[in-house]
Amino acid sequence: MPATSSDAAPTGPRRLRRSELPRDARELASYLVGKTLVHETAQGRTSGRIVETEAYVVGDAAGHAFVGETARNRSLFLERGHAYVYFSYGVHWCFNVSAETAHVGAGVLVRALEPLEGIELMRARRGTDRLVDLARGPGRLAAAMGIDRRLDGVDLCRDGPLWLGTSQRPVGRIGRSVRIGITKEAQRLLRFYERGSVFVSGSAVMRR
DNA sequence: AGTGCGATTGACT
DNA sequence: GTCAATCGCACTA
Repeated sequence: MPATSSDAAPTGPRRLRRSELPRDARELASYLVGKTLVHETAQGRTSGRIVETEAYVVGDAAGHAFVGETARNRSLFLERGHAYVYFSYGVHWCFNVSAETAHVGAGVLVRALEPLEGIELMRARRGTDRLVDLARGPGRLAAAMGIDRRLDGVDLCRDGPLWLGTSQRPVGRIGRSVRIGITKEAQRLLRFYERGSVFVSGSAVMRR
């Protein structure tokens, strides 16, 4: 068991209310850096500090919502604060937070976490020991947190196993860059990350 | 019904 | 640095 279980830490994160979340995808992406992501399962509880996000804004050709609402992307059209989980490259799951109001498609991809709780469980799920690699990158993050299709569409702001929590310590300076791995709208500065964090994905220059 | 490719990762030269 | 893995989706016809 990790030393940071909830009974040892009287002041754990508090679940964020929907009213606290900025509606705008870009503002939400920046806001989420430093916040906590928590998943409670029968296997145990895992949590991490969000250190990297990307905004996929309204009308964004790089966003999954661009083609209009479909069976796959319907969660992006839910009111802000819902999970959109999609299957990437036939291999990995990726976790997003829906943004904007209902029926408007936009969201924030959560790309990397600094592991906080349940680190041994994360290691078991990921099959690696390296702390910095447990949730560095969206596919790894979902694997470490045990996030898959079952969580697509869940409300992160109501009682449930997956939720967003308050920041556990002050947020460092937030850097901004182009988004990773896209070809459309590639010049837009819609990636946000905690500067200097070793838990941010990409090359070293992307962490500065 | 068939096709092309993607908001990735890990293994390999 | 390059590249295969592996699937579902959106699009064409």
